[in-house]
Amino acid sequence: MDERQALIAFGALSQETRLRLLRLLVMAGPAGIAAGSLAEQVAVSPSNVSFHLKELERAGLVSTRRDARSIVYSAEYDALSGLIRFLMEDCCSGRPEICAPALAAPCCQPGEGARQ
Amino acid sequence: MDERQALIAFGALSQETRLRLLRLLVMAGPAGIAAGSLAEQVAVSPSNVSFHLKELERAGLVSTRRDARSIVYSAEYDALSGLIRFLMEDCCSGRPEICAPALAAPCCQPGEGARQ
DNA sequence: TCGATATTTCAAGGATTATTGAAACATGGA
DNA sequence: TCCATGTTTCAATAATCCTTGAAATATCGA
Repeated sequence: MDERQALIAFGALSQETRLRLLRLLVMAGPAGIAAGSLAEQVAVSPSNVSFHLKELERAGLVSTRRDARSIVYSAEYDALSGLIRFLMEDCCSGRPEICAPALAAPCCQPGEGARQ
Repeated sequence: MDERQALIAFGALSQETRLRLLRLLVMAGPAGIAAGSLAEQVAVSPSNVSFHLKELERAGLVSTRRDARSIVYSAEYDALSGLIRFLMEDCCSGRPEICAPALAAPCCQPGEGARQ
């Protein structure tokens, strides 16, 4: 994840509808979710969801595939981890002792469940 | 870090000048850097730097103190770690096996140095 | 108090981003 | 082929964000 891509990704995450879309896709896993279903779940018009999904795609955070009439979106886990690493490097750069403790909190444990 | 604050923080990080400012402040540590010095280092006008610093402050990512005529900014490490955790929870929610490996890469090691 | 320094605030303008609804495109089934 | 379905694209408007320079505020030293 280079800086240019990180800037775009941060912008993508700074909008409520997009954050909700990404959460749904992360939880859905590789199976993904069709655009129409996403529009229903976030209660936003199809064209507006399409706009936001394109922004997430530009940020590299989601990818698409066609399945019959539907277009199925799925989260790009590598991009998300890349973004986390980008943030960690900025946070820890030169001062690992300060942010490391906060990261020691339990995370990435199976069964932890999602934030609502 | 709640969702509302995370949205603001992502927005704050999605702008190049602000990301540069934050990096400088992270590297500077608790000593912080005065506004004027920051303006010089990022080569932006004082009033523009002030605008961006206020945005970082609104996001909770920096704090200020007055030192004589200067106003000294410093990074809020807790907010930064909180944002990282927010992202990790979204990323790993329900699917820890997917993003955990990426986070196992070496980070937070003393002497790792900053990204340029 | 006065002037110099350090920074912020404000208003105006330009640039980008978000929302909306209509139209276009692609797919699959009758 | 024709129609229904699922999705995107487009144009227009609204909203938000960024930049700029001038004016205001606060501090310090003479």
